[in-house]
Amino acid sequence: MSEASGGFNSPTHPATEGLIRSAGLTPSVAESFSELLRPIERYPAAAVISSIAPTPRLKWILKGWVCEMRVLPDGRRQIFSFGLPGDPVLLHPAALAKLRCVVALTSVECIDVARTLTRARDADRAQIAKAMDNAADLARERRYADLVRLGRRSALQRLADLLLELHDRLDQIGMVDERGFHLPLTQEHLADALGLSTVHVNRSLKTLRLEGGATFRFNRVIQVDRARLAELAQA
Amino acid sequence: MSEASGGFNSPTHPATEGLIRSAGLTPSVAESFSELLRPIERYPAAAVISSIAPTPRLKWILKGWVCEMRVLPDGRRQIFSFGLPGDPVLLHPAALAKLRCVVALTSVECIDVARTLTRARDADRAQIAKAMDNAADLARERRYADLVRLGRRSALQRLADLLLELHDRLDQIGMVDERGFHLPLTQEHLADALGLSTVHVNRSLKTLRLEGGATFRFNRVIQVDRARLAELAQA
DNA sequence: CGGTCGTTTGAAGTGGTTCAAGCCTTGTGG
DNA sequence: CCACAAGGCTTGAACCACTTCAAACGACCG
Repeated sequence: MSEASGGFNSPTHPATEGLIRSAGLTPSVAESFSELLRPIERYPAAAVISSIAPTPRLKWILKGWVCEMRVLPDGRRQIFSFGLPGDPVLLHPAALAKLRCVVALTSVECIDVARTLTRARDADRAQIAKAMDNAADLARERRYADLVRLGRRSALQRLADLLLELHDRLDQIGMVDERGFHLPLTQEHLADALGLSTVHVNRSLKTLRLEGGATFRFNRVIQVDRARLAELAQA
Repeated sequence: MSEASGGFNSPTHPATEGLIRSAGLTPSVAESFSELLRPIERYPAAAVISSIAPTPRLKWILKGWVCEMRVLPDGRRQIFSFGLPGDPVLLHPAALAKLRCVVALTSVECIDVARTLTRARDADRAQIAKAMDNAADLARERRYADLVRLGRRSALQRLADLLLELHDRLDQIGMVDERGFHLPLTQEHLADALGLSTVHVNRSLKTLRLEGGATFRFNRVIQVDRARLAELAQA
C-alpha cells in the first residue's frame, strides 16, 4: 500500500509547474518557490492525517490525493471534498476526528503553509499568501457546487458533475493527458462523496459509459467527452 | 409585505444583547458596540440583496432572516443557508447572482463589517474583528453539517436536523421562548434547503409532529421537544 | 493457489417524486 | 361586509429512482 516516505529530496514535482501557473506566481517568485517546498511532509496511502498540534494547521498538497470526510455513528461516511496537488487542506487535531478527518488516498506530499510563509523572502511573502488564499477561496466555493449536487441532482448527474469537476481541476495542473486521468478512488469513495449506494454508483457508471460521457476502470477515467459530461450533469 | 425601511434610529435590537453575548465581547467593548451599529442598511422582505460595489462585501445581520441560494437553469432552487441575527453574510455583486444570491425572508437590518471596523476605536477593533471571524468560522463549519444532511439522511432526519440547528442558533441569541420560535419560511423553502419536494416536506412535517418532535404551523415552530428532535435526526 | 477487496448483476422493496385535486388562509376590491 | 383571487397547505394515487440483500466474478497479493 505505502510507497512514499522514503523518497528523494524533492526533484521538481511533475505537477509543480502547473501548480505554479495556476497559482499565478510571477517568474521571480516561482523561481525561488521550489526552494521553499521544504520540509516536505510525507504520508502513505490510507493514512489518517491530523494535526499533531492542538490547533488546526493549514497544509498545501504537492503530490497525491486526499479526501476530507466524516464518519457517522453508524459507520457510514460522507466525503466532503477531494484534495489534489495545489489544494489547501486544513488539518484538525485528532480529537475532532469525529467531525472531520483527512485521509490520504494515495501516498501524499505536502508542506506546512505557515512555516513556508515564514521561510519565504519578505518580498515574496504577500504574493505567496495571496496565491494560497485564492486556492482556499476556490475550495470554499466548491462547497456550494457540492450542495447543489447533493440536493438537486440525480445519480447520473452527480456522477457526471463530479467527474467533470475533477477533470477540470486536474487539467489545470497538467494532470490530464489524451488517455484521460488517474482517479485513485473506489466506487465506494464515489458513493460516499455523492450520497449514493455503491451499487447504484456502479450502475450509474455503466450508464455514463453507455451514454458516452466517460469510462472509469482500473483507477483511470478514459474516453472522456467533456462536452457530453457537461450535458449529462445538467438538469 | 414590507414594514421596515422607515424605522427608528436603532433602539437596542431585541436580539442585540444575546448577540453580544454569543459574540463574546467584553463589557467595555459591548458598551460602545451599539454606537457602532450605524449606518444600518434596511431591506424589505423578499428583496434580493446584492453588493452594489463590484467586489463582495461582508455584512452582519442585526435583525431579520435571509437565505443564500442558487437558482438552477431549470428554475429549481437550492438554498445553501439561512442567516439570522448575528450571522455574517457575504454579498456578491449582482453579476454573480446566477451562482449565489441572498434573499431577505423578512424585513432585514444589517451593517457593513468593513465600515464598522474602521469606525471602531483602535483598542476595540481586534476584538470585534475576532468576534466576526468566529461567527464566519461557525457559518463555514455548518456547511459540512449541511453536506452530511443532504448526502446521508432521510427526509425526516433532514427536517429534524434542520429544525434542531435553527432552534439552537435562535436559542443562542435569545429568540426561543416557551412557545417555540418564529420560522418565517414556507414549506417550499424547507424543501429547497433539504433537497426534497414540497409535497414530501409536508408529509415529513406531519410525521415529525406525530412522532413528537415539533409542530410547524403559521410560521411558528411549537411543541418543540429538543431531545426527541435530536433522536429523530440521528440515523 | 486461496483470500481479500472491489466490481458487477439480479430481484425485491421502499422512500421520495409527480400529478392532480381540494382546502384553508390571507389579502383585495366592490 | 361579503366575494373572489392567490398563495400556501394537505391528501390521494401512480410511478420511478435508488436501496438493500444476495450471489458471483475478477484482480491483486501474499
